Amino acid sequence: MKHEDFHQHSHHNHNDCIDTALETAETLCAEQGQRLTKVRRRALELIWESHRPLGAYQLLAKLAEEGFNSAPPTVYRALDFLLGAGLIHKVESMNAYLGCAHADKAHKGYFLICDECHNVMEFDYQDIHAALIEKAAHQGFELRAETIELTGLCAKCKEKSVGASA
Amino acid sequence: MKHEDFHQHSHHNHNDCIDTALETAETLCAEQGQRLTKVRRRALELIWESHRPLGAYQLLAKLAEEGFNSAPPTVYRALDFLLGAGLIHKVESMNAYLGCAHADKAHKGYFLICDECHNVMEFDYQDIHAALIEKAAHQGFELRAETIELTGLCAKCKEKSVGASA
DNA sequence: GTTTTACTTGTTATATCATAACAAAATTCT
DNA sequence: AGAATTTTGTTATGATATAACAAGTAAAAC
Ligand SMILES: [Zn+2]
Ligand SMILES: [Zn+2]
Ligand SMILES: [Zn+2]
Ligand SMILES: [Zn+2]
Repeated sequence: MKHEDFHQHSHHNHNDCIDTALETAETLCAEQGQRLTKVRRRALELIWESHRPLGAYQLLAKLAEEGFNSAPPTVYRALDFLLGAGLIHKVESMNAYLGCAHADKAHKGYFLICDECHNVMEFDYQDIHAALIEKAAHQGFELRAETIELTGLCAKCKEKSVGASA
Repeated sequence: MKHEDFHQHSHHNHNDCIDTALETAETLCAEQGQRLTKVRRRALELIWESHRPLGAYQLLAKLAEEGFNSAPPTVYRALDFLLGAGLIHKVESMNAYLGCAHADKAHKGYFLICDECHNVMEFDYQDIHAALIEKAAHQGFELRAETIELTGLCAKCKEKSVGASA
């Protein structure tokens, strides 16, 4: 079972996801001589707890509740750190941030975003990645980063809408 | 010569691009019983004149200079109309708007964005579109919209940087 | 183990992007 | 002309993000 399919399933113990993600984060930061400070660690945890993309100010509010400083730079600094370390992704079309379950492998974040329930699934697609690099190179363009965000209707919501109209 | 290659070439007469785009816009709106009013038309023209993605407030400033109302809703309404008619695209990762040279054909906007010069090239890639639809469908996901924004170094800027280091 | 250095956080202010709500005007339809 | 629809004007506010500089903290050098 792939992680994305796993996440689609509603009854998994999401705490395991969080624990794994945090452990990976600790390891990666240690390896790279980066400091996963309290606020950065807690920000990452909160992003994972939400289980769907979290806006910067939503995150800031949660941090503030816990006694962290409540000014915007606090949260944007934490987000910048986590983005830089590859521990989270930004979903550009939502201005929101999402934990990455494959932070240990450098990769681009490709997303399926449901218009209805706003769940986001990250997917990995090497074929498309290769095709994009080639396509860009063909125009003399050196690819550095990709924003691939697909919106539509997820399997669950599609079922529901069929049920409703029947 | 494809349009995107054409646009990469610095000596083309961009006025022709603008004229063509505006004619297409007139035709499309007429066909669909949509009204390309003064402010909408001028907004489209200004977006094309900039020749790279234009922010909403940059556009608003230009419109205001010409005597149009200078409050944000003016520009966002024009942008909404133009987006809805498929005459422009929004580049999500830049929060900026770009004229579409293929407004007559329904399509998704795929972009190559240069980190250095901030020029944006729209490209068309049916192979990728098909692969994405299939990939999404495979997970039970019904695809409605795509945000495909690739950043990196364009051919020109790559040349320059090679020249500088030599 | 104290000084130096680099990094991290606090704080205030401001920039940038976008929409809500309702009134007035213009256009189209009957 | 009168009614309905669409577009625009206007004021206010919400949402997202960064600049700039001071204060604190941890790591490195000595
Ligand atoms: Zn990821
Ligand atoms: Zn859904
Ligand atoms: Zn286009
Ligand atoms: Zn360039």
